Amino acid sequence: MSNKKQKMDPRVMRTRQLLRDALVELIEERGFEKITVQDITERATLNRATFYLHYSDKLDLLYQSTKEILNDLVSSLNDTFDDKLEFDFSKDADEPHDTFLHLFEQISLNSKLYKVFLTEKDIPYFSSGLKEIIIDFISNGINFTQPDDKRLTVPREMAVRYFAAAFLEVIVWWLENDMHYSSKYMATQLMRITMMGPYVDNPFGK
Amino acid sequence: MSNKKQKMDPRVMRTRQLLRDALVELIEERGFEKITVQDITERATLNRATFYLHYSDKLDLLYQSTKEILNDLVSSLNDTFDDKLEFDFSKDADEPHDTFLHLFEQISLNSKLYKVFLTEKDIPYFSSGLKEIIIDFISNGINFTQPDDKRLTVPREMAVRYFAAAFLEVIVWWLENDMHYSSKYMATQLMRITMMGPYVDNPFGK
DNA sequence: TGTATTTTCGACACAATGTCGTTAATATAA
DNA sequence: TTATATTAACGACATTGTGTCGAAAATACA
Repeated sequence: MSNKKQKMDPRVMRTRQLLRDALVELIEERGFEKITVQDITERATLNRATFYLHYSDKLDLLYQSTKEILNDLVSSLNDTFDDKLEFDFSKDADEPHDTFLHLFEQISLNSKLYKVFLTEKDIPYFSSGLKEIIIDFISNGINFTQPDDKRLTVPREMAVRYFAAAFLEVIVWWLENDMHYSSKYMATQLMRITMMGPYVDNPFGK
Repeated sequence: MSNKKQKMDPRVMRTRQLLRDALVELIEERGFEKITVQDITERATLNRATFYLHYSDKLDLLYQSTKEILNDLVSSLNDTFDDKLEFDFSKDADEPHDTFLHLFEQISLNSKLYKVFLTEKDIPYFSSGLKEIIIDFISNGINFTQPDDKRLTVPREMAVRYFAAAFLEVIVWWLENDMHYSSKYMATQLMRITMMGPYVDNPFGK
């Protein structure tokens, strides 16, 4: 979590947490478009004027919450990258890389918020923000594994976007299924399909 | 296009077209959240009351427009599928399948609307609707190529979602780059990365 | 306990919504 | 072309939500 919160007035922490929780609840119930600031403060059992002491409008609340959650994810991923700088993809495809595993595990720590923000249709910022993070993630991997553009099958940027979106979608699918599968299982499957493609008998002998 | 429009009062067609064009313009300029019904009718040079004769609110306008555009895409894709029922993926990876090609060509016919609706951060319905279409597209391909679950590297539904999101992202990337590449080039690259993976020298011998 | 900060409360002007009834413009069929 | 039906324009209205105030109450913290 963000360590800035420790020097904060507990009333402020409580208020912001109540507002964020109310936002997530209401989005789940009605969708972001159909929520008013009045609804949010009512659900949070706070006065409407209090809302404006912290956020300028409901988009701002969504945006600030998004930023905090995603910053936490990035710090956590960076820690893992530092530990595991060797990107050894030449091992067994059935043993997930630690960074893959870590990604799923971090998300499961905040699964309620991730699920609502990623699966509701009209949530700005969050999906795109998470996609940016995954784009960096993929870039690191591809740049390390193959720095030579000529040995890529398609333009580098296209490959990065392709896999980033695919990864994000697998995460969304996992959340929609209420994380029926373990993080390790998901990370393994993601490795498999990325490295081996969809078919056990690859029609292309390559 | 939707053939229903032919029996329509031309005033109604004109009004709805003006409203849709104004919506697309304003989303491009300010984003969907920051637009009011007043803004839309003003840009469309229509009275605000006229808006409510056709749509209940701006979300409804967006939703109806989305439905019409995507229905056109689906009909057009279905025609192509009927022509090319054989899904022969065992040919050369550098010759794009006609269905791939057709997908890009159809989108380029409405590229302005597709670009705005797909790349602006806060447009509900459209991306998810197009993704559903591509999910069907991918499902057909994978089901035909490999009906046996045991010969897939990962669960079928996961594979479908994985590739659908990847395809959609490549389309978005193409539009963001103002279609600098041809439809045929894009279809070819998409075939290549999907069938061969990112690396010319695949680290996994399969 | 005393002081600072935060929250509450009631009130306000303002903007946008959704709905009227009436009038004007346009489409379509006889 | 003319008659009739449909649609759009216009002005007005009550309603809802917004964003901001100052003063008072509640809470934090030193």
